[in-house]
Amino acid sequence: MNGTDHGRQGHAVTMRDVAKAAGVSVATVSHVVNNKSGARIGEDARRRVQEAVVELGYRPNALAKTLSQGSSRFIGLVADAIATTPFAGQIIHGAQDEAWKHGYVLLVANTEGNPAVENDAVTMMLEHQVRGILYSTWYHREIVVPETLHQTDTVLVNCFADDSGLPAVVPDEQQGGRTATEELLAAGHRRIAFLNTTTPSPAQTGRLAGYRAALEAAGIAFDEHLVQLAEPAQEGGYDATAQVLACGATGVFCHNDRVAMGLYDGLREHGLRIPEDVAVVGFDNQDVIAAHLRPPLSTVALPHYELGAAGVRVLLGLEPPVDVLRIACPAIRRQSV
Amino acid sequence: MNGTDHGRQGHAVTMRDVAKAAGVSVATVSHVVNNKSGARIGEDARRRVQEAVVELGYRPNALAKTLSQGSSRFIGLVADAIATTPFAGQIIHGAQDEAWKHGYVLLVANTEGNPAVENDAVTMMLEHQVRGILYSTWYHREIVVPETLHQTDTVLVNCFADDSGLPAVVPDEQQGGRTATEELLAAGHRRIAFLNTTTPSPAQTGRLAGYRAALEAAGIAFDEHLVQLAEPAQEGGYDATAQVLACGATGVFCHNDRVAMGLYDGLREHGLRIPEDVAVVGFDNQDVIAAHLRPPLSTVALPHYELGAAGVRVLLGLEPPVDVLRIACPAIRRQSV
DNA sequence: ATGAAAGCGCTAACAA
DNA sequence: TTGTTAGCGCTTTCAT
Repeated sequence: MNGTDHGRQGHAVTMRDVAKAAGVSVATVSHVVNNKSGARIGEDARRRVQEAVVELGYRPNALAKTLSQGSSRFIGLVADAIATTPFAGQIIHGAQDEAWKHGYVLLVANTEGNPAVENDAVTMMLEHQVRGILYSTWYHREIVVPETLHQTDTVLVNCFADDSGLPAVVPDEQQGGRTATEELLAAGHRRIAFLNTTTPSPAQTGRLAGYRAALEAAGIAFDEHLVQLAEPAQEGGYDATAQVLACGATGVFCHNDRVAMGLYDGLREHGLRIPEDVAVVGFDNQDVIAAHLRPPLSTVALPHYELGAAGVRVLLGLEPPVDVLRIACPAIRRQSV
Repeated sequence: MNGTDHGRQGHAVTMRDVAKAAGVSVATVSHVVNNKSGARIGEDARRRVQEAVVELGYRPNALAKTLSQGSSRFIGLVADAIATTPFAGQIIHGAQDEAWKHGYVLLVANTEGNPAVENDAVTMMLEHQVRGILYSTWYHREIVVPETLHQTDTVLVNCFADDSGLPAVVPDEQQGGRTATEELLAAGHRRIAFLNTTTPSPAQTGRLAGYRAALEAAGIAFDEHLVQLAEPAQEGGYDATAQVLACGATGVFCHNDRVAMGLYDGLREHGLRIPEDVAVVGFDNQDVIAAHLRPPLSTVALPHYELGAAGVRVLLGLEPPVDVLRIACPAIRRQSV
């Protein structure tokens, strides 16, 4: 209804209105509103403007501003799976915090991996004059870059495309694998199994390399019988229980938390206790699981938040330029080791 | 560089460029680009324009367009927890699909529940002239509406504020509770426990009401010993195992999937099989858990996607106006019943 | 059927 | 210190 129509639909208050009310020109209003340094404004003109601003409930029109400035304050973020895991959400969160910090706002589009939607999303962003685009995936992988992405500055987040010439920000899988293994090593384990994923991926090779590196650094010979493969979900971990046990490991590094969850079930069926009989470490730090298993799972976190934040930093040129920026995966200690 | 500087940084192609190239006026270009009905354009002028468009790689400037039209094509979505659960992601997904369908794009802001951030987010959206705002929470609850939200059209998604006058779209908890119970009833169970949450909430009361309604409809007397309380997480379900067993139930409806997961553990420790000895149904349909427990969990889904979609529909006035729109929670059958 | 021109709300020289 | 003015890219009457 009516009354204080604070800016609502009914014709917005513009700078002109403020100028009129304050008895100054729009240029003056612009200057005080934006706190332009190098603009000498009389104390009292400034005051009058400020008063008029609150009085009228003036709110700058960001669109008009970017139009006249030429450069926009948008950063586009296209994600392939906002809806299915919390991972993309963390990337968004990190990207947004960092973007805001620099006066940018995020335009996000969820494509669920559909190339047509992806194209629409990029087009939409381009039409909105985004400063650049963050193209992200929910799990670390190599991608082929959609052609349209080359029409603006883009940085790949949690994915990469080797000779695309596009900068990428990804988790440091190798360091992560090494960290996970070291958790077990530190607890005194010498015979450590690695339940790796069956899926070829940077995670598969990187974590394995990290596992080997940790072993080597600890002076333990690599034993190929200790690395086994499992589908990267609960079922995989559960099904692998017998083999894991068969190789005589006292600690097992699981490719991810879900596999660890499955393994928990398997171990329990064998009457084994965690960590007394077998120590387990996961990967991902997927909260719903890791923090609430019995016992709570020690794991290594995927730095999604940081990935998003670093992504905008490289987009904005705030990060020393490199082809691929690797972000560390920190250990999260709970009670399974 | 051969002429294909497709848009990139270097001065974007504008309508003027297209007009010049096609030998027509910008007005004409505008008309053909927007396919304006009621604009008589000569067959061949139209063709020349279209050619020039692709030739130059013209891309409309959405910001300039909204500025001149007055109305923007943005819908703001503020969420309190994109980063922690996949729930918010599904709301975003639904909202975005529906928004796009109507030519709108989503401006999303993640506040992680921080009121200051929330305020900034709304301000930012207002400055971007959003058509309206969807204010969403990751779990269904009553909220107090941030003052700023009244400055534009807003609809509450997955939350409500009784006398705020704002329309709300929420899951139909009661129907959901009834559905869950009916799954057990249909499998022949007569003595059904309800492991409700300890947290006062629409879910707590709504699902309980649904449980009672289902029982009543089946001609089964309500027995208060059958409803027990548990913290809404794995630990809660696990800890409640003994009491649940003590009341002689053959089927149990858990307040959510996480509780069900904990109960699985407890039941297993008692040497009980699911569903042979005890049938279990959850709520939420949280994929990481429900689909991968052993046996996979039958549950009731929270309609997050639909919540988001319906939210934009009511915002756009495409839905018959009601104070609160309740969205159904469908049963998801797996193997725990 | 097509074009000229006046805005949309704001910024940025440049004057005054 | 402050005001004038010319755009930014596009839409939209209103002429022609």
